Amino acid sequence: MASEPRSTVMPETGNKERLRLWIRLLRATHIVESELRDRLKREFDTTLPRFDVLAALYRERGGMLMSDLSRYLLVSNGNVTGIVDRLVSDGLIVRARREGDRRTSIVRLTEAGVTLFERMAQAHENWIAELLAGIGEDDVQHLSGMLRAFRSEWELEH
Amino acid sequence: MASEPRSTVMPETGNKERLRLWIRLLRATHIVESELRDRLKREFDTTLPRFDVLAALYRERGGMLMSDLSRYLLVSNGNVTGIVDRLVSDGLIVRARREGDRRTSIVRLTEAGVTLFERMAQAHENWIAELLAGIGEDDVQHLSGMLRAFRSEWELEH
DNA sequence: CGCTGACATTTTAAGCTTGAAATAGTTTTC
DNA sequence: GAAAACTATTTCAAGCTTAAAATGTCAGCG
Repeated sequence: MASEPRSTVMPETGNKERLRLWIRLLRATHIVESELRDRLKREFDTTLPRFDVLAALYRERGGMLMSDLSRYLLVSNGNVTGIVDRLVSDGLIVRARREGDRRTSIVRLTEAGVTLFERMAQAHENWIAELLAGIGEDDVQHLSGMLRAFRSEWELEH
Repeated sequence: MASEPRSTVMPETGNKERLRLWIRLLRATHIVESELRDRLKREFDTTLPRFDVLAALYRERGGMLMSDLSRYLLVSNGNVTGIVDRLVSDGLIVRARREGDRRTSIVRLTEAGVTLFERMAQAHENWIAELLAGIGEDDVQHLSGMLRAFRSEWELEH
């Protein structure tokens, strides 16, 4: 490991290193993501955004508001509308009107949705295990902890 | 740090941990990416894909083929066409016909493109430094090395 | 020369994504 | 209880993204 000399008067230490880290992080996730996209398409004829919505609804079996969904998935409101529309017309989820507040509608998996998602989730977990197999057990723990910290820090500030 | 008992007969060790790591990785990059998107929009009225294309062309000042560009950026061929079209009509890059092979065209930054990109790159570097400030110097090195390894492994296999 | 196959790029159709505007319903305030 | 403010969702326009088909070009071979 080559290491650069550490000047005690260097301002903005590690800017370049953080930039490089970011670029590598982006590339790695991009690689894995597009492999997942491929496999979801080939094996289940579906897409990553659809999978993400189903996964969120599987976690919250009682259903979610559209706004919960978009907040949880970190995507815009309008985005979710389209994906949900398509999943509804495929019979995987339903929109239920809600008593008391007619603005909101609760979105929930159907039986078919649950069944299909369970198959996909199992495959997905195996794919991830395979694709991330190169990362050692210790690194997995270390990294995972780091990223959890990163996220909670972010959420504190925002 | 709670650690789970390590059975010597447990198959597929760490599947769930790797899945969790993947989800956290995705969330972290998503958070940073959308912050970058926002700032690029606000400060430079541009988008991340445009920035990525400019960055690639800045690295390869002599210009790149469309296919080089899409391979380097890990996106489809047709995708690059659209982004390049728009950058050309904004005067930031040019398509130069090439002697000897009329199939290919070399894409290169214009003066205006270089100037603008240098401003954006400086801001971008600072944003990254700020957004990743929570990651300690040692972790940056460690992670960066891991990701480099991940990528070269991937490229060996593909 | 004229075919064939490979290559570089663009086009197309469908879906994803965003931010902003529009719609509709609810709550607050006076 | 009407007006104003707020909330949840959809619609819209523009751009991004992909995979697959179409176009145009080159290189080799008989």
